[in-house]
Amino acid sequence: MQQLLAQIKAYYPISTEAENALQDCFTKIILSKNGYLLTEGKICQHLYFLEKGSIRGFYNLDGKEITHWFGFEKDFVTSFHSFITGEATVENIQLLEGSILWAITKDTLTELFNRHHDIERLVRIAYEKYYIRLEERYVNAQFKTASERYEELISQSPHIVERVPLGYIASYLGISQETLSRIRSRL
Amino acid sequence: MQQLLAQIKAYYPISTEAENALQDCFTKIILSKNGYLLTEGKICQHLYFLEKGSIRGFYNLDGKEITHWFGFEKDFVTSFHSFITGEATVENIQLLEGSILWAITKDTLTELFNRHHDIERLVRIAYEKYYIRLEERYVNAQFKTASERYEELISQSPHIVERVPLGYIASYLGISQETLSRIRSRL
DNA sequence: TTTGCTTTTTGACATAAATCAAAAAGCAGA
DNA sequence: TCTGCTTTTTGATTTATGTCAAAAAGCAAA
Repeated sequence: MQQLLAQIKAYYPISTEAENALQDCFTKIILSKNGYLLTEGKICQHLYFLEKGSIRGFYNLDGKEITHWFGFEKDFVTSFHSFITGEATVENIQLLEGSILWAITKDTLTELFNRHHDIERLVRIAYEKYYIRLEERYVNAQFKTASERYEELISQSPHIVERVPLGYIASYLGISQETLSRIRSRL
Repeated sequence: MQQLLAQIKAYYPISTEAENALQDCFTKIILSKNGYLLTEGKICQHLYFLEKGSIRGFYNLDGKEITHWFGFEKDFVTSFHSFITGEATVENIQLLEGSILWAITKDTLTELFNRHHDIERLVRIAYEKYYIRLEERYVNAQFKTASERYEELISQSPHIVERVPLGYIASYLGISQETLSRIRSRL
């Protein structure tokens, strides 16, 4: 919980009342390796803060799993699309390691927005940061060869390369596992 | 200006005071075909609303132009990254047709946030929508073949295919112009 | 209609990456 | 240490797409 509050305040300074209100609204969750936080077809009602562990989001396309993001310590994670729109998600969220998370529901968050202007501002700023990360990722995806994309990943997100199995990274980069293995042996 | 206000209210209902405040803060801009709204290296201080015309954002990678978004009537456009972070942009924004735009500066917008809670909420919601669009685009980019990506573009954004020169669409899809031409002749 | 410029198409060839299949390496539990 | 399971690597082949070059088509102004 300390880590959660520290991370929140790093995004945007908030009042003590807002801080106290937030403390009461998060619930602790402990999950084990390979467990699912969310599966395809469900409506995602929660935003999660990942205190410890790692996690991935993936969806199925033509019978193949496409990993499209990873989460690590101090990240806020959710099925953004479903959480925002209230539609059923196409996404699965799976633990890569045993993990500790804190959860808040969308309804609770909406109530907080109404009571605390500074929490709404915090979230607006958090969205900006999320948006920029996704955009950077998108730009990276335009690198011509798979090899360039992988090298870019190593320099920009070494923690992913270090902590995530090769197969998931290949799916994240949009290439086959065999190709990634060959790229790696060449470097 | 009517179109701008109508579009804003379609995102999120705001008070009459907020609406009046907004009216005073936008400046009209008229630009001709192929002109630039923003070039690489500048700091982007404005958010624009596109009343009429079309526009693209692109950056240079290894001496090649990568088009990464298009804007049309009723879109808000800017170099998001630079606008949010205050860093110099890597992006160029170019008019595809003669266009009419409305501009607001970041400083003015920040002042509005402080004076009108509902404008901050409007922007938070606008960010959510932007994020979702970028995410959908990203998911589309993972489609296996260039041909699938193009067909997906036709069904999801037919206006792009109708109004934008082939070369820019190819760059947007991350394929060569020749490949897109061949794909099109096959369909 | 002719001219000149831009955009799109076509052709020949080179190459990156996918696929299918199997071997090797890594690793946890008995 | 051996066993069985998972992950990674290697090999052979096929396919999609890039690149370079040139022709064709489209289009606006004289």
